[in-house]
Amino acid sequence: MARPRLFLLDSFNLIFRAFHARQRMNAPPMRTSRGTSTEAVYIFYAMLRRLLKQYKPDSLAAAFESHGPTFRDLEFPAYKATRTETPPELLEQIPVIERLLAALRIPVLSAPGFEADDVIATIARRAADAGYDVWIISSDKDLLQLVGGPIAMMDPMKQDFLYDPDKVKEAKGVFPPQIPDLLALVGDTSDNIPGAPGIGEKGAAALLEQFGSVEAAMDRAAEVTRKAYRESLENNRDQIALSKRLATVCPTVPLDAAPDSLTLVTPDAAALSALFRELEFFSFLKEIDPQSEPSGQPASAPAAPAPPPPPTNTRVVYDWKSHLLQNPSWIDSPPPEHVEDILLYAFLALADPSACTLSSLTARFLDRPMEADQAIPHLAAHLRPLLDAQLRTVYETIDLPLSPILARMELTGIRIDPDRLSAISAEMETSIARLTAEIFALARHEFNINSPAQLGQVLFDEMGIPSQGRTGKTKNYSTAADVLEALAPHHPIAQLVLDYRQLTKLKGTYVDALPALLSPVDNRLHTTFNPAGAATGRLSSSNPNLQNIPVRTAQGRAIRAAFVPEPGWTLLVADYSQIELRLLAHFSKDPVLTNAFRNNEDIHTRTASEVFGVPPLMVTPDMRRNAKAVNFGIVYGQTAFGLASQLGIARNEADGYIRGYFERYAGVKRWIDSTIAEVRKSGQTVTLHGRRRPIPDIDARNPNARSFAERTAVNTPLQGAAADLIKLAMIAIDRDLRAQSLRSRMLLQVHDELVLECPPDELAAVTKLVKQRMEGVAKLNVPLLADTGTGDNWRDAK
DNA sequence: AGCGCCCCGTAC
DNA sequence: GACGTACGGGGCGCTA
Repeated sequence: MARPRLFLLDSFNLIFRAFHARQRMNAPPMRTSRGTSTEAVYIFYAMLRRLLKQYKPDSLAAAFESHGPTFRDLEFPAYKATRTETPPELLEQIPVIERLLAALRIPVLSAPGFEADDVIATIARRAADAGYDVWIISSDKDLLQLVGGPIAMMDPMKQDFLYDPDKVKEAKGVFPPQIPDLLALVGDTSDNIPGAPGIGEKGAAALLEQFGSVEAAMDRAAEVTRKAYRESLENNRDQIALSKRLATVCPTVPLDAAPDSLTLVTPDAAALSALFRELEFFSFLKEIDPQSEPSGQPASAPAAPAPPPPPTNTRVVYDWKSHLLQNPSWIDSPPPEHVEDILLYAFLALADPSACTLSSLTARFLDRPMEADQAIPHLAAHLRPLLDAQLRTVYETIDLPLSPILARMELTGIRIDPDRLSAISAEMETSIARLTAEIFALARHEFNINSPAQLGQVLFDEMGIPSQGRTGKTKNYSTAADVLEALAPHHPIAQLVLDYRQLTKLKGTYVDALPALLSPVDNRLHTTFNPAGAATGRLSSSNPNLQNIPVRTAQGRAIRAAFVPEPGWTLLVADYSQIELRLLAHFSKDPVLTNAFRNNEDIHTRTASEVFGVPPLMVTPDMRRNAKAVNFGIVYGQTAFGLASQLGIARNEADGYIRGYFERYAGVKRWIDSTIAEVRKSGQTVTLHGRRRPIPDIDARNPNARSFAERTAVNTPLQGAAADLIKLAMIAIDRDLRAQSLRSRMLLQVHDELVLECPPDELAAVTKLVKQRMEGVAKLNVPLLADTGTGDNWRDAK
């Protein structure tokens, strides 16, 4: 018969690590409606529950520190003196965790004067002798000294890494019995164990390899060739001996717990549901007691029928990426369950970011309001059938595998140079003050330049400048940039306002805003990528939005220059060249466009040559500029009116360009028409990878709404395919980086661009890898091209 | 004071 | 009304 298996939890260690992992993430505090902190209890139970389900131990006990001083404090008063105070909101949850364990009928072990480590050592030895396999559940390296024979240690903070003696040697450089010797030399800042100054992990492991123990190393210090080590060993004998005593666990704690008394038994169901109710853990409550109604629900409310259960071994969540961020130990290898992310389900099924919030989904699919924990499985049951095989494939191969990648990118963050930004801020401040004074002088009084209403009144009523009419619902004069640009040659105040606007925009949105968002933990900027943020399948970025960092003007680019790599590393930028126009060539099969890309021509020059009827070499910069606007306009479904106002030309001239374009690129015209016709038939677009977007207004009576729908119908397949291609490239790149254990890391995605930071020894290989993965992500009728650049900041890397 | 809409401007 | 997809800042009016 197999040996029974005993799990010993290093309870406070686990709670403390998980609690701080959440804090590092700036995860919002979990509280009940009455304001009691509950996250430590939640984290602890969630971990315990997972361990029980996943590993099904026969026995389990939770070890805790005792209150009051331990024998180590008596020997060394400074022991653990460097520990920061345990946060009170964590401390106050410990008694609740003890109540939880009582309700679970799990024995709690502790002994006055001893630490949890000693208790664990004692029980582990005793149980091993009694015929148990023992797994110590902890992330405290001290306990590795116990590993060997039937005793193993598993670290849930490191993806349930399981240590046997060989793994300990691999990880620490020594075998388990030498762990106290290792700590005696290296010291342990978290426990304030001094160790031997000047000797680090590598050195200590090498010394122990040579001498076997610290005692032997000290006695034979004369044989040590490295001077710093030799002197440290000779001069710190007492300190090293003390360190070893502190780091050695005591396996003989007086405890009357027999291993056979630790067998798992059924929980006290009544006590457990009462506790979950009190803590408002409704999903756990429902799990242990499916009949229960969350308190606070009116008793008369009809019980919602239980949703059909998802496939077994499935985790149902709203936003798997948050989940990963809240459990950083899962990011590299998440729990081996299938994940149903109803945010991604909803996004794939509905293709409407505003419809994908929990409250919107609840209102849409459920007949009454519910707590999130309760609503999620019901929503999964509604959304699951909305995914056909194609959408299911997008989910399995694109959106879900992207989640941990986005989580890692968010967690990593990007470094910025705050000094550079504050210098820019000061310069801008001066310029804004000067512009303000000049504007007030021309206006002959002060006013709020930021207010379009006040500005319009000054320019058009008081100064008598001819206006372009009023805009929108507020009936204000338009003071938009294009209006002011038209006025600027004749009215100096217009240019001043444009300059003022640019500077205040850059200063307010970026220069002053970004440093305020730096994480106090690592001094880096951590954005949030929303996988369901754009209807086409693009990502969006917020808090801060790092997808709209300026690039157009020199002053804007100065802001980009403040985005820098890890010191000594290099930023790598890779961006797809003309990906949407290449996709247009692919879809339309237009021969001119296709040939242009196959021959790697400059596409705007080629378009100018076609539209203006001159050889490419005769294309002037102005012609190219106009052709570029036409190319962009095609992707967006631009009208002659739009193109005219964009280029500041007459409408009929713009109309001529567009006609000319469609004459030369007749295949594009046919594709646009047939795409709109398809959408009119089916009411939706389907992108290259099977992502769908309903376009209900394609049949709208209102011509504006209908035209808008038609432009959306044309743009979505292009933008959507590009979005999926770069997501697939990210998945491939991430897989490579991890498979090759590279330290380079992806930091940002800006729709057709990836930003990575690379250590110098990896830069060349990673540049090549990224380019290959981006270009090779799909086989189209035209080649995909990714340009790469490197530099010491984001501006210079482009 | 907080919320939401509007205008405007930044990115791809 | 007029070019697709986003996010965000400031103004300003509404509600409290």
